[in-house]
Amino acid sequence: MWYNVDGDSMDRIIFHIDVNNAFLSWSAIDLLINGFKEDIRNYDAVIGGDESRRAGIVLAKSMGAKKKGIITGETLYSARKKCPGLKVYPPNYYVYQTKSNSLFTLLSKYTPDIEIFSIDECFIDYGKVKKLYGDELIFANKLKDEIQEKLGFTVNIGLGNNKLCAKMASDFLKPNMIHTLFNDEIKDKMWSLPIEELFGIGKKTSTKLRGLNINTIGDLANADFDKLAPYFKNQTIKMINAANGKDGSPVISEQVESKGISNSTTLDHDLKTSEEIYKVLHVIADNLCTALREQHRYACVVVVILKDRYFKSYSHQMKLNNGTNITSEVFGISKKLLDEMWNLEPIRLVGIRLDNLVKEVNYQMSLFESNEDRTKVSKLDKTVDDLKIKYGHNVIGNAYLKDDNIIKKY
DNA sequence: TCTGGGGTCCTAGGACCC
DNA sequence: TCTGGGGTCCTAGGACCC
Repeated sequence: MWYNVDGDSMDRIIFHIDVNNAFLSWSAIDLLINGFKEDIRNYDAVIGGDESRRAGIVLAKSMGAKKKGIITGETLYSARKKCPGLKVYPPNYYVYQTKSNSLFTLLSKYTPDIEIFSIDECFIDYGKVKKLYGDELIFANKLKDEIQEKLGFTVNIGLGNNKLCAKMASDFLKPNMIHTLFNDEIKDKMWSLPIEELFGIGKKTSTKLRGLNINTIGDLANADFDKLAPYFKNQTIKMINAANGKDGSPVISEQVESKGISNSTTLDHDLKTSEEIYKVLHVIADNLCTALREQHRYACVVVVILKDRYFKSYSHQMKLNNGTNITSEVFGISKKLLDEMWNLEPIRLVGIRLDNLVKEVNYQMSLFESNEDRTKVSKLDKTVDDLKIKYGHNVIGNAYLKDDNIIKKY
Protein backbone atom coordinates (compact mmCIF):
# COMPACT_ATOMS: atom_id res chain seq x y z
CA MET A 1 0.00 0.00 0.00
CA TRP A 2 1.21 3.40 -0.74
CA TYR A 3 0.70 5.68 2.21
CA ASN A 4 4.35 6.20 2.69
CA VAL A 5 5.11 9.62 4.05
CA ASP A 6 8.81 9.59 3.22
CA GLY A 7 9.34 11.44 0.02
CA ASP A 8 6.09 13.38 0.17
CA SER A 9 6.74 16.86 -1.07
CA MET A 10 4.92 19.98 -2.11
CA ASP A 11 6.47 20.28 -5.52
CA ARG A 12 5.27 17.03 -6.99
CA ILE A 13 2.31 17.25 -9.33
CA ILE A 14 0.53 13.98 -9.88
CA PHE A 15 -2.38 13.25 -12.21
CA HIS A 16 -4.82 10.43 -11.64
CA ILE A 17 -6.77 9.56 -14.76
CA ASP A 18 -9.90 7.48 -14.32
CA VAL A 19 -12.21 6.35 -17.13
CA ASN A 20 -15.85 7.20 -16.36
CA ASN A 21 -18.01 4.08 -16.14
CA ALA A 22 -15.24 2.23 -17.93
CA PHE A 23 -16.85 -1.11 -18.75
CA LEU A 24 -20.15 0.46 -19.69
CA SER A 25 -18.60 3.20 -21.83
CA TRP A 26 -16.32 0.78 -23.59
CA SER A 27 -19.13 -1.67 -24.27
CA ALA A 28 -21.24 1.22 -25.56
CA ILE A 29 -18.57 2.19 -28.07
CA ASP A 30 -18.08 -1.39 -29.15
CA LEU A 31 -21.81 -1.91 -29.64
CA LEU A 32 -22.04 1.28 -31.74
CA ILE A 33 -19.16 0.11 -33.93
CA ASN A 34 -20.97 -3.17 -34.44
CA GLY A 35 -24.11 -1.52 -35.71
CA PHE A 36 -26.05 -1.05 -32.52
CA LYS A 37 -28.37 1.89 -33.07
CA GLU A 38 -28.43 3.31 -29.56
CA ASP A 39 -25.74 4.43 -27.18
CA ILE A 40 -26.29 2.42 -24.00
CA ARG A 41 -24.68 5.22 -22.02
CA ASN A 42 -27.94 7.09 -22.56
CA TYR A 43 -30.16 4.34 -21.08
CA ASP A 44 -30.65 2.91 -17.67
CA ALA A 45 -28.11 0.21 -18.37
CA VAL A 46 -25.54 -1.91 -16.58
CA ILE A 47 -22.79 -4.35 -17.44
CA GLY A 48 -23.54 -7.45 -15.44
CA GLY A 49 -22.35 -10.97 -14.82
CA ASP A 50 -24.13 -14.11 -15.87
CA GLU A 51 -27.11 -14.82 -13.64
CA SER A 52 -27.45 -18.40 -14.89
CA ARG A 53 -24.01 -18.98 -13.41
CA ARG A 54 -24.98 -17.19 -10.23
CA ALA A 55 -22.54 -14.44 -11.15
CA GLY A 56 -25.28 -11.88 -11.52
CA ILE A 57 -23.86 -8.69 -10.14
CA VAL A 58 -23.51 -5.15 -11.47
CA LEU A 59 -19.99 -4.54 -12.82
CA ALA A 60 -20.63 -1.03 -14.17
CA LYS A 61 -23.60 1.30 -14.49
CA SER A 62 -24.70 4.17 -16.70
CA MET A 63 -25.37 7.60 -15.21
CA GLY A 64 -29.09 6.93 -15.55
CA ALA A 65 -28.83 3.67 -13.65
CA LYS A 66 -26.73 5.41 -11.02
CA LYS A 67 -29.46 8.01 -10.54
CA LYS A 68 -31.91 5.19 -9.82
CA GLY A 69 -29.67 4.17 -6.93
CA ILE A 70 -27.95 1.21 -8.55
CA ILE A 71 -24.52 0.54 -7.15
CA THR A 72 -21.60 -1.51 -8.43
CA GLY A 73 -21.48 -4.95 -6.88
CA GLU A 74 -25.16 -5.36 -6.11
CA THR A 75 -27.14 -8.23 -7.58
CA LEU A 76 -28.92 -7.76 -10.86
CA TYR A 77 -32.04 -8.91 -9.10
CA SER A 78 -31.80 -6.03 -6.67
CA ALA A 79 -30.82 -3.59 -9.44
CA ARG A 80 -33.92 -4.54 -11.42
CA LYS A 81 -36.10 -3.92 -8.41
CA LYS A 82 -34.78 -0.36 -8.29
CA CYS A 83 -35.14 0.08 -12.02
CA PRO A 84 -37.60 -2.28 -13.76
CA GLY A 85 -36.65 -1.19 -17.30
CA LEU A 86 -32.96 -1.83 -16.71
CA LYS A 87 -30.96 -3.14 -19.67
CA VAL A 88 -28.20 -5.61 -18.82
CA TYR A 89 -25.24 -6.30 -21.10
CA PRO A 90 -22.51 -8.88 -20.64
CA PRO A 91 -18.90 -7.83 -20.14
CA ASN A 92 -16.40 -8.16 -22.97
CA TYR A 93 -12.94 -8.21 -21.48
CA TYR A 94 -11.18 -8.40 -24.80
CA VAL A 95 -12.76 -5.09 -25.80
CA TYR A 96 -11.89 -3.59 -22.42
CA GLN A 97 -8.26 -4.53 -22.71
CA THR A 98 -8.09 -3.02 -26.19
CA LYS A 99 -9.66 0.27 -25.06
CA SER A 100 -7.42 0.33 -22.03
CA ASN A 101 -4.35 -0.10 -24.20
CA SER A 102 -5.48 2.70 -26.50
CA LEU A 103 -5.74 5.06 -23.55
CA PHE A 104 -2.30 4.24 -22.19
CA THR A 105 -0.79 4.49 -25.66
CA LEU A 106 -2.26 7.97 -26.08
CA LEU A 107 -0.90 9.06 -22.71
CA SER A 108 2.54 7.67 -23.40
CA LYS A 109 2.95 10.24 -26.20
CA TYR A 110 3.34 12.81 -23.44
CA THR A 111 5.36 11.02 -20.80
CA PRO A 112 6.88 7.65 -20.03
CA ASP A 113 6.12 8.21 -16.35
CA ILE A 114 2.78 6.43 -16.28
CA GLU A 115 1.82 4.01 -13.56
CA ILE A 116 -0.94 1.71 -14.71
CA PHE A 117 -3.04 1.18 -11.61
CA SER A 118 -5.84 -0.91 -13.08
CA ILE A 119 -7.46 -1.53 -16.43
CA ASP A 120 -9.08 1.92 -16.36
CA GLU A 121 -6.86 4.02 -14.11
CA CYS A 122 -3.37 5.39 -14.08
CA PHE A 123 -1.10 7.95 -12.47
CA ILE A 124 1.15 10.39 -14.29
CA ASP A 125 4.06 12.23 -12.74
CA TYR A 126 3.32 15.58 -14.35
CA GLY A 127 5.94 17.46 -12.35
CA LYS A 128 8.62 15.76 -14.43
CA VAL A 129 7.24 17.06 -17.73
CA LYS A 130 5.70 20.35 -16.64
CA LYS A 131 8.41 22.39 -18.29
CA LEU A 132 7.48 20.78 -21.59
CA TYR A 133 3.73 21.28 -21.41
CA GLY A 134 3.18 24.15 -19.04
CA ASP A 135 0.39 24.80 -16.58
CA GLU A 136 -1.05 21.57 -15.22
CA LEU A 137 -4.70 22.59 -15.26
CA ILE A 138 -4.60 23.80 -18.84
CA PHE A 139 -2.81 20.63 -19.88
CA ALA A 140 -5.24 18.40 -17.97
CA ASN A 141 -8.16 20.02 -19.73
CA LYS A 142 -6.59 19.56 -23.14
CA LEU A 143 -5.76 15.97 -22.33
CA LYS A 144 -9.28 15.19 -21.17
CA ASP A 145 -10.72 16.61 -24.39
CA GLU A 146 -8.21 14.81 -26.57
CA ILE A 147 -9.13 11.49 -24.98
CA GLN A 148 -12.81 12.10 -25.59
CA GLU A 149 -12.24 13.23 -29.16
CA LYS A 150 -9.86 10.48 -30.23
CA LEU A 151 -11.07 7.55 -28.16
CA GLY A 152 -14.75 8.32 -27.69
CA PHE A 153 -15.01 8.03 -23.93
CA THR A 154 -14.65 10.46 -21.05
CA VAL A 155 -12.33 10.51 -18.08
CA ASN A 156 -11.99 12.30 -14.80
CA ILE A 157 -8.58 13.70 -13.99
CA GLY A 158 -7.53 14.40 -10.43
CA LEU A 159 -4.54 16.58 -9.62
CA GLY A 160 -2.65 16.55 -6.36
CA ASN A 161 0.79 16.75 -4.81
CA ASN A 162 0.82 12.99 -4.37
CA LYS A 163 -0.94 9.90 -5.67
CA LEU A 164 -3.39 9.62 -2.83
CA CYS A 165 -4.69 13.16 -3.28
CA ALA A 166 -4.79 12.84 -7.06
CA LYS A 167 -6.83 9.69 -6.68
CA MET A 168 -9.21 11.23 -4.18
CA ALA A 169 -9.63 14.25 -6.48
CA SER A 170 -10.52 12.25 -9.57
CA ASP A 171 -13.33 10.70 -7.57
CA PHE A 172 -15.05 13.97 -6.65
CA LEU A 173 -17.75 14.83 -9.18
CA LYS A 174 -18.18 12.76 -12.35
CA PRO A 175 -18.17 12.47 -15.30
CA ASN A 176 -15.81 14.32 -17.61
CA MET A 177 -14.39 16.59 -14.93
CA ILE A 178 -11.09 17.85 -13.61
CA HIS A 179 -10.52 18.41 -9.90
CA THR A 180 -7.57 19.42 -7.81
CA LEU A 181 -6.71 18.38 -4.29
CA PHE A 182 -3.42 20.09 -3.60
CA ASN A 183 -1.94 20.08 -0.12
CA ASP A 184 -3.43 23.45 0.78
CA GLU A 185 -6.90 22.25 -0.23
CA ILE A 186 -7.01 19.09 1.86
CA LYS A 187 -8.83 20.61 4.80
CA ASP A 188 -11.47 22.30 2.72
CA LYS A 189 -12.11 19.64 0.14
CA MET A 190 -11.45 16.34 1.90
CA TRP A 191 -12.01 16.63 5.61
CA SER A 192 -15.77 17.03 5.42
CA LEU A 193 -16.19 13.79 3.43
CA PRO A 194 -17.58 10.71 5.18
CA ILE A 195 -14.90 8.35 6.41
CA GLU A 196 -15.72 5.58 3.95
CA GLU A 197 -14.70 7.82 1.05
CA LEU A 198 -11.06 7.65 2.07
CA PHE A 199 -9.04 5.34 -0.13
CA GLY A 200 -8.08 2.25 1.85
CA ILE A 201 -10.98 2.48 4.30
CA GLY A 202 -13.48 -0.25 3.53
CA LYS A 203 -16.64 -1.43 5.17
CA LYS A 204 -15.11 -3.19 8.16
CA THR A 205 -12.76 -0.37 9.07
CA SER A 206 -15.32 2.39 8.59
CA THR A 207 -17.77 0.56 10.84
CA LYS A 208 -15.13 0.33 13.54
CA LEU A 209 -14.17 3.97 13.09
CA ARG A 210 -17.76 5.15 13.30
CA GLY A 211 -18.11 3.12 16.47
CA LEU A 212 -15.30 5.28 17.85
CA ASN A 213 -17.19 8.39 16.76
CA ILE A 214 -14.89 9.04 13.83
CA ASN A 215 -17.30 9.88 11.06
CA THR A 216 -15.45 12.09 8.61
CA ILE A 217 -12.01 12.06 7.06
CA GLY A 218 -11.30 15.18 9.12
CA ASP A 219 -12.20 13.31 12.33
CA LEU A 220 -9.63 10.68 11.44
CA ALA A 221 -7.03 13.26 10.43
CA ASN A 222 -7.26 14.83 13.87
CA ALA A 223 -7.74 11.65 15.86
CA ASP A 224 -5.53 10.73 18.79
CA PHE A 225 -3.09 8.04 17.68
CA ASP A 226 -3.04 6.38 21.10
CA LYS A 227 -6.81 6.11 21.13
CA LEU A 228 -6.92 4.28 17.80
CA ALA A 229 -3.76 2.20 18.02
CA PRO A 230 -5.27 -0.59 20.14
CA TYR A 231 -7.93 -1.15 17.47
CA PHE A 232 -5.91 -0.76 14.28
CA LYS A 233 -2.37 -1.70 15.29
CA ASN A 234 0.14 -0.96 12.54
CA GLN A 235 -2.57 0.40 10.26
CA THR A 236 -3.23 3.33 12.58
CA ILE A 237 -0.47 5.63 11.45
CA LYS A 238 -1.14 4.86 7.79
CA MET A 239 -4.81 5.70 8.18
CA ILE A 240 -4.13 8.97 9.96
CA ASN A 241 -1.55 9.96 7.35
CA ALA A 242 -4.00 9.17 4.57
CA ALA A 243 -6.66 11.31 6.20
CA ASN A 244 -4.11 14.14 6.27
CA GLY A 245 -3.47 13.63 2.57
CA LYS A 246 0.08 12.44 3.17
CA ASP A 247 1.59 9.96 0.76
CA GLY A 248 5.16 9.78 -0.45
CA SER A 249 4.87 6.80 -2.74
CA PRO A 250 6.43 7.32 -6.16
CA VAL A 251 4.82 6.89 -9.56
CA ILE A 252 6.24 3.59 -10.75
CA SER A 253 6.14 3.27 -14.48
CA GLU A 254 7.90 -0.06 -14.93
CA GLN A 255 5.46 -2.86 -15.25
CA VAL A 256 6.10 -5.01 -12.24
CA GLU A 257 5.41 -8.66 -12.68
CA SER A 258 2.58 -10.01 -10.60
CA LYS A 259 3.55 -11.98 -7.55
CA GLY A 260 0.96 -14.65 -8.16
CA ILE A 261 -1.83 -15.56 -10.51
CA SER A 262 -5.19 -17.03 -9.74
CA ASN A 263 -8.26 -18.33 -11.44
CA SER A 264 -11.56 -19.18 -9.85
CA THR A 265 -15.08 -19.87 -10.91
CA THR A 266 -18.49 -19.77 -9.34
CA LEU A 267 -20.33 -22.91 -10.39
CA ASP A 268 -23.87 -22.83 -11.70
CA HIS A 269 -24.78 -25.33 -9.00
CA ASP A 270 -23.12 -26.42 -5.80
CA LEU A 271 -20.70 -29.30 -6.19
CA LYS A 272 -21.09 -32.23 -3.85
CA THR A 273 -18.50 -34.81 -4.92
CA SER A 274 -14.73 -34.79 -5.14
CA GLU A 275 -14.89 -36.02 -8.70
CA GLU A 276 -16.84 -32.95 -9.78
CA ILE A 277 -14.46 -30.63 -7.99
CA TYR A 278 -11.41 -32.40 -9.43
CA LYS A 279 -12.64 -31.67 -12.94
CA VAL A 280 -12.91 -27.98 -12.23
CA LEU A 281 -9.52 -27.99 -10.54
CA HIS A 282 -8.03 -29.62 -13.61
CA VAL A 283 -9.34 -26.95 -15.98
CA ILE A 284 -8.18 -24.20 -13.67
CA ALA A 285 -4.75 -25.79 -13.17
CA ASP A 286 -4.37 -26.02 -16.92
CA ASN A 287 -5.40 -22.39 -17.47
CA LEU A 288 -2.94 -21.15 -14.90
CA CYS A 289 -0.05 -23.37 -15.95
CA THR A 290 -0.54 -22.43 -19.59
CA ALA A 291 -0.30 -18.77 -18.58
CA LEU A 292 2.80 -19.42 -16.48
CA ARG A 293 4.48 -21.31 -19.29
CA GLU A 294 3.82 -18.41 -21.64
CA GLN A 295 5.55 -16.15 -19.16
CA HIS A 296 8.35 -18.65 -18.54
CA ARG A 297 7.61 -18.56 -14.86
CA TYR A 298 7.16 -21.19 -12.16
CA ALA A 299 5.08 -21.32 -9.02
CA CYS A 300 6.52 -22.29 -5.65
CA VAL A 301 3.20 -22.18 -3.79
CA VAL A 302 -0.11 -23.74 -4.78
CA VAL A 303 -3.26 -22.56 -3.00
CA VAL A 304 -6.69 -24.12 -3.40
CA ILE A 305 -9.61 -21.85 -2.57
CA LEU A 306 -13.19 -22.96 -1.92
CA LYS A 307 -16.37 -21.12 -1.07
CA ASP A 308 -19.31 -22.90 0.40
CA ARG A 309 -22.96 -22.09 -0.12
CA TYR A 310 -22.86 -19.64 2.78
CA PHE A 311 -20.11 -17.77 0.94
CA LYS A 312 -17.55 -18.65 3.55
CA SER A 313 -14.16 -19.17 1.99
CA TYR A 314 -11.48 -21.66 2.86
CA SER A 315 -7.97 -22.07 1.57
CA HIS A 316 -5.26 -24.61 1.86
CA GLN A 317 -1.78 -24.24 0.45
CA MET A 318 1.44 -26.09 -0.14
CA LYS A 319 4.93 -24.75 -0.57
CA LEU A 320 6.98 -26.65 -3.11
CA ASN A 321 10.67 -27.40 -3.01
CA ASN A 322 10.79 -26.85 -6.76
CA GLY A 323 8.82 -24.34 -8.76
CA THR A 324 6.51 -25.83 -11.36
CA ASN A 325 4.32 -24.87 -14.27
CA ILE A 326 3.45 -28.42 -15.23
CA THR A 327 -0.29 -28.89 -15.40
CA SER A 328 -0.32 -32.44 -14.11
CA GLU A 329 1.82 -31.50 -11.12
CA VAL A 330 -0.29 -28.53 -10.13
CA PHE A 331 -3.43 -30.56 -10.64
CA GLY A 332 -2.05 -33.39 -8.51
CA ILE A 333 -1.15 -31.01 -5.69
CA SER A 334 -4.54 -29.31 -5.93
CA LYS A 335 -6.33 -32.63 -5.60
CA LYS A 336 -4.29 -33.46 -2.54
CA LEU A 337 -4.99 -30.06 -1.00
CA LEU A 338 -8.69 -30.45 -1.70
CA ASP A 339 -8.77 -33.88 -0.09
CA GLU A 340 -7.06 -32.50 3.00
CA MET A 341 -9.28 -29.48 3.44
CA TRP A 342 -12.74 -30.26 2.15
CA ASN A 343 -15.35 -30.95 4.82
CA LEU A 344 -17.85 -32.31 2.27
CA GLU A 345 -20.09 -29.24 2.48
CA PRO A 346 -21.49 -28.32 -0.97
CA ILE A 347 -19.13 -26.02 -2.83
CA ARG A 348 -20.12 -22.87 -4.69
CA LEU A 349 -16.74 -21.64 -5.91
CA VAL A 350 -13.50 -23.38 -6.76
CA GLY A 351 -10.22 -21.59 -7.37
CA ILE A 352 -6.48 -22.02 -7.48
CA ARG A 353 -3.84 -19.42 -6.85
CA LEU A 354 -0.23 -19.93 -7.88
CA ASP A 355 2.08 -17.86 -5.74
CA ASN A 356 5.76 -17.09 -5.13
CA LEU A 357 6.38 -17.04 -8.86
CA VAL A 358 9.96 -17.32 -10.03
CA LYS A 359 11.72 -16.93 -13.35
CA GLU A 360 13.73 -20.11 -13.23
CA VAL A 361 13.93 -23.33 -11.34
CA ASN A 362 16.94 -25.18 -10.20
CA TYR A 363 15.24 -28.48 -10.16
CA GLN A 364 16.29 -30.75 -7.37
CA MET A 365 15.06 -34.27 -7.75
CA SER A 366 13.66 -35.96 -4.75
CA LEU A 367 15.02 -39.35 -3.92
CA PHE A 368 12.50 -41.47 -5.73
CA GLU A 369 11.63 -39.70 -8.93
CA SER A 370 13.35 -39.70 -12.25
CA ASN A 371 14.12 -36.61 -14.20
CA GLU A 372 13.04 -38.44 -17.33
CA ASP A 373 9.41 -38.50 -16.19
CA ARG A 374 9.49 -34.80 -15.52
CA THR A 375 10.95 -34.00 -18.88
CA LYS A 376 8.26 -36.11 -20.50
CA VAL A 377 5.33 -34.31 -18.88
CA SER A 378 6.99 -31.00 -19.55
CA LYS A 379 7.24 -31.88 -23.23
CA LEU A 380 3.60 -32.94 -23.30
CA ASP A 381 2.57 -29.55 -21.93
CA LYS A 382 4.73 -27.85 -24.54
CA THR A 383 3.07 -29.81 -27.33
CA VAL A 384 -0.37 -28.84 -26.04
CA ASP A 385 0.70 -25.20 -25.79
CA ASP A 386 1.94 -25.23 -29.36
CA LEU A 387 -1.35 -26.65 -30.56
CA LYS A 388 -3.22 -24.00 -28.65
CA ILE A 389 -1.15 -21.28 -30.26
CA LYS A 390 -1.69 -22.79 -33.68
CA TYR A 391 -5.38 -23.63 -33.50
CA GLY A 392 -6.78 -21.55 -30.66
CA HIS A 393 -7.24 -22.23 -27.00
CA ASN A 394 -10.35 -24.34 -27.30
CA VAL A 395 -9.22 -27.03 -29.71
CA ILE A 396 -7.52 -29.21 -27.22
CA GLY A 397 -8.27 -30.20 -23.69
CA ASN A 398 -7.75 -33.15 -21.50
CA ALA A 399 -9.84 -36.10 -22.70
CA TYR A 400 -10.92 -36.56 -19.12
CA LEU A 401 -12.79 -33.27 -19.34
CA LYS A 402 -14.46 -33.74 -22.67
CA ASP A 403 -18.21 -33.23 -22.93
CA ASP A 404 -18.43 -32.29 -19.36
CA ASN A 405 -21.09 -29.78 -18.54
CA ILE A 406 -18.94 -28.04 -15.98
CA ILE A 407 -16.52 -27.07 -18.70
CA LYS A 408 -19.13 -25.59 -20.97
CA LYS A 409 -19.80 -22.94 -18.42
CA TYR A 410 -16.21 -22.16 -18.09
C1' DT B 1 -32.67 -15.36 -7.26
C1' DC B 2 -27.99 -12.30 -2.35
C1' DT B 3 -23.14 -11.73 -2.96
C1' DG B 4 -17.61 -11.97 -9.84
C1' DG B 5 -12.92 -12.46 -10.50
C1' DG B 6 -8.16 -10.97 -10.11
C1' DG B 7 -5.03 -8.94 -7.39
C1' DT B 8 -2.10 -6.94 -2.98
C1' DC B 9 -0.95 -6.52 1.70
C1' DC B 10 -1.44 -7.54 6.63
C1' DT B 11 -2.05 -10.34 10.90
C1' DA B 12 -1.99 -14.02 14.05
C1' DG B 13 -0.55 -18.34 15.39
C1' DG B 14 2.30 -22.45 15.10
C1' DA B 15 6.68 -24.86 14.11
C1' DC B 16 11.33 -24.84 14.53
C1' DC B 17 15.95 -23.35 15.66
C1' DC B 18 19.39 -21.16 18.54
C1' DT C 1 10.75 -31.06 35.73
C1' DC C 2 10.11 -26.45 34.39
C1' DT C 3 11.29 -22.42 32.02
C1' DG C 4 13.32 -18.22 28.73
C1' DG C 5 13.35 -15.13 24.49
C1' DG C 6 14.30 -13.96 19.57
C1' DG C 7 14.05 -14.81 14.84
C1' DT C 8 12.37 -16.89 10.68
C1' DC C 9 9.36 -19.42 7.91
C1' DC C 10 4.93 -21.11 6.88
C1' DT C 11 -0.14 -21.21 6.84
C1' DA C 12 -4.98 -19.57 7.05
C1' DG C 13 -7.83 -15.95 6.97
C1' DG C 14 -9.20 -11.14 6.48
C1' DA C 15 -9.49 -6.47 4.46
C1' DC C 16 -9.33 -3.77 0.64
C1' DC C 17 -8.96 -2.35 -4.20
C1' DC C 18 -10.78 -2.16 -9.18
